[in-house]
Amino acid sequence: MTDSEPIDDLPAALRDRRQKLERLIAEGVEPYVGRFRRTHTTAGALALLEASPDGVAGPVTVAGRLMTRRGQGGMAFADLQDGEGRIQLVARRDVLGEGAHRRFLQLDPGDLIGASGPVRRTRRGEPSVWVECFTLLSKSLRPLPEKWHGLRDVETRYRQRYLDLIANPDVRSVFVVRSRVISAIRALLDGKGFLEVETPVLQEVPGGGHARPFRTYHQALHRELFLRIALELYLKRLVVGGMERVYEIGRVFRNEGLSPKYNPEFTMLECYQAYADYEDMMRLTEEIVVAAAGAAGRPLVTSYQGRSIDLRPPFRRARMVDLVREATGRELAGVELAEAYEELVEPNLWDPTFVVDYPVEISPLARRRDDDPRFVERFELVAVGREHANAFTELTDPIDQRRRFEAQAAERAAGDEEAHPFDEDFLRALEYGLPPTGGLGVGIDRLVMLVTDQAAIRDVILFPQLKEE
RNA sequence: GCCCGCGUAGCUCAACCUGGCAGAGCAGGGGACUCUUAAUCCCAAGGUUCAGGGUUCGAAUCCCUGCGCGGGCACCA
Repeated sequence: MTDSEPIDDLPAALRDRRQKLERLIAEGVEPYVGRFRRTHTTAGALALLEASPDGVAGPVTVAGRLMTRRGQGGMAFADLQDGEGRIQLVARRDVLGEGAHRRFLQLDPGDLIGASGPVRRTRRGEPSVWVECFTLLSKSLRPLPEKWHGLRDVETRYRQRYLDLIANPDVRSVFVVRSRVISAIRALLDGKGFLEVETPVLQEVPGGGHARPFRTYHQALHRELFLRIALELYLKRLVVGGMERVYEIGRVFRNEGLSPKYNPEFTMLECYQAYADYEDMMRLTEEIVVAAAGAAGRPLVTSYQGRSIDLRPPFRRARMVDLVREATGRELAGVELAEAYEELVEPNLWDPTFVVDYPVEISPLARRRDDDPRFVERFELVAVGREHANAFTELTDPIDQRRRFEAQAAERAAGDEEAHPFDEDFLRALEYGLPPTGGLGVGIDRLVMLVTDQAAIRDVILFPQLKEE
């Protein structure tokens, strides 16, 4: 949109508004004002009226986006939407005068305006600001999506999320809840003495998980770097350094395909607690889920996608071997066990379940069980057929850790691009001594999906990736 | 990466199967209306039918290629 763009080439709906803008400027109206003070939000104005004994309140000054307009001769109605809701505006010719009333009728849906007047119900009972004066704050040059059907086109919804937020109020509430869930988790962890930290996004060795990383390049260092796939190894370095309870909520990046359940960048919570083990992490996980549901205003016995679900702790615990035996009748171990579990069991676990006792082969950073070294002290929290959390008693033995890295390196050499990379610096940290530690990772996006009843991850991410590459 | 589906006015959708002047509602323009709230009524306007190529007297429609989006598969411990 520049001056050089010929207005005549624009679609009619846009051209008309552009001409309207030029007319306003010619009349001496500033169409983009620098500041405006409101006395009340729409919700505040409604509350004020609610509290008033005689049915009249104010006057108030509200501001927001004009959504619809209903002309009625000498009287006009409009709906004003702000960050907290909507309120009706009533504009009367005999109050505003001929000129102002005419200017009010010339406003377009989408325009941002401020309006002042008393708050009172109409005869039909609609709480309204009875406009005594109003100001155009920002002229809108594009028509809003259809007022009845809203914005449906999914591509536009995600690419122009601001339109989605204007036209589809439910979308806003999902992201409000997302923010509250994250705040609640921070409050929970802060209250337990955890320290929030930030660790590198650009890493030389993208460890802590099993995924293909994104590659990038640092010009000055002449060095290839990777975007992190997990937070784990840096947070454990901090525990070595004496930060006994740390957590980070941050974006991680995995170079994988897209689906309703996968976005290549997503938000992970990881926390590490010295002198705790994976049993402690289970209890912490339960607290986090309860806090998230509370922040979302959802009861613990609720539903997801039309199917009931019970989020009340304690969550069921089940050994992976037992689950696979139930599903297949077979007694499996190692990678075979994990593959059978993922294919046949995980998609069918609905109510929250701690799946425990993972094979050591697929858990290079977790401590072995004392009673059976083929398995590690690890769990994943599965609900609605998806993994929501992953935790273990951390491996603290640097000799064992080195062997595990070597085993992963062998797999990598054999062509497994996602095998865990060898991290010599992390080993050095372990050699100084990591206290017994429990660690937990939680997929924030999936947790938000669960407590907001959203089916697709891109509905809890404001600007989701739309196409691979 | 593979398979299937979709792409028409600013928005929501018809017309496509079975080729024959591209239509409606909302939004926008003009008019009427002082209690509407999907306001209503009258008038006029609005299109590179995703792009390119092909078949045909004639393509939104049939065919091919590309692009975009969705769904599924693969991948994702």
